[in-house]
Amino acid sequence: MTQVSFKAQMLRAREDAIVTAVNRLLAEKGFDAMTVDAVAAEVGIAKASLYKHFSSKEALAGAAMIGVLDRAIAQVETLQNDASHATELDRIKALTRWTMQVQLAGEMPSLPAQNSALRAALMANKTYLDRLMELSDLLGAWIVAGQQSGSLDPALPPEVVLYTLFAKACDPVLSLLKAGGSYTDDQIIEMLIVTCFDGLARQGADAPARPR
Amino acid sequence: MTQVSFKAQMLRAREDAIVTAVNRLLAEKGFDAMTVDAVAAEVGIAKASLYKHFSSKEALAGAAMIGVLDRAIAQVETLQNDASHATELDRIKALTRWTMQVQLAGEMPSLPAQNSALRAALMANKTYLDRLMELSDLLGAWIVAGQQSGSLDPALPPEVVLYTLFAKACDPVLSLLKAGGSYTDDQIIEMLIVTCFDGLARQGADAPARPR
DNA sequence: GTCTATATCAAGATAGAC
DNA sequence: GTCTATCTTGATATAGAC
Repeated sequence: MTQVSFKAQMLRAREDAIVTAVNRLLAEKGFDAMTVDAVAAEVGIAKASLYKHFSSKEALAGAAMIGVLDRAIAQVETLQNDASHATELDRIKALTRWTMQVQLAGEMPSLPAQNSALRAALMANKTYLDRLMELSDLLGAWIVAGQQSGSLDPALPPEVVLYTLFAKACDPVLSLLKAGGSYTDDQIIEMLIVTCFDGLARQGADAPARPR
Repeated sequence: MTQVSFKAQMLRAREDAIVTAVNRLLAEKGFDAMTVDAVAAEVGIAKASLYKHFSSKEALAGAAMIGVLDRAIAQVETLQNDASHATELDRIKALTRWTMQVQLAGEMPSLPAQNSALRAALMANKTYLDRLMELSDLLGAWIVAGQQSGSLDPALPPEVVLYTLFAKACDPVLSLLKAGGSYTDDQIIEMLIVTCFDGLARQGADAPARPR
């Protein structure tokens, strides 16, 4: 019994190591530029061994995406129980900060929006879809509550807010500013929080008739 | 003389046809998924003939990018002379709308942020860099003026505003909403204008101490 | 389940005739 | 400058021994 459990633990540890390597390489190079050879090299095993664990390159990417979705869901649940965030807007901002921190840490896998083989594989991955739905539901509830309590713009369809938040996870502005080197990570994050939630216009400069 | 001029015109027309095909394929599939074979097929010539006009796949992408930058610069100049836009914010919004219309029309080439071979080729392309700089300067002047006249948030570094506007040209939220099918193109554009310039938060919901 | 070695193939680029 | 045919390479995936 312990023997079986030990072997299962080893298997799990190995697959975790693979997913971690995939995650890092996806963040650094993106899906297309990531090669299975590089994954194998980083894990320190032969490429053929990789294919005993995951059936394709797309499956590797799917496992990495599930991992980051799990982390995000855990973060949502942590923030849910954190009394220091008074409004839904505070919680959503905190989650967005976390997302950008992950990105700056080089741990946010980036997938091309247009690769159809990858897209097809993800849409066939039940676990991935399940996690994506779970996170969307959690966030959707925050968004609706925030709109009702008046901290989020109620004129926007929740869908639009949700997509905008997801898009922040791969915002190219972040890496551009990081590459520029003029600002610290925290400064970059706070500026992008402002542009995301308050916009580029000066508050009050437009929509002057809007009720307060 | 006329014979030479005629041949030059033919050459120009052919290269325009190539760039148009490249632009469309880059918008539809992205750089990595676009094959040189597909470009040749769409233009209706042999692949080897393509290489008589452009030395590499990266050069093709560079030509397409120059084309879209030229269109953007022309649009800026049109808006510059348009009296119906009172403030810089109005002009910047109009340009952003135009950018999103190009995207929805399937004419915005999309390049991966992380392909290093492509990036190296673009950074070595003098014409591309020249146009990019020209557009950045034009927009930068609008941004600074907008901040001084109070229509744009003066607390943001102009660089951050500029990058944010460039990023709108490949905003994945646009294609997500388009794919959803629930909104017209105009509705999508107007919602994204709101999120970009006014943010997701309800106006006045945060930064309560901000002077008006 | 891990390895070495290899099959297979897609795609960028070129040779050489016209 | 256009074509057909071919070269070359890099990368996914697999065969088969241990």
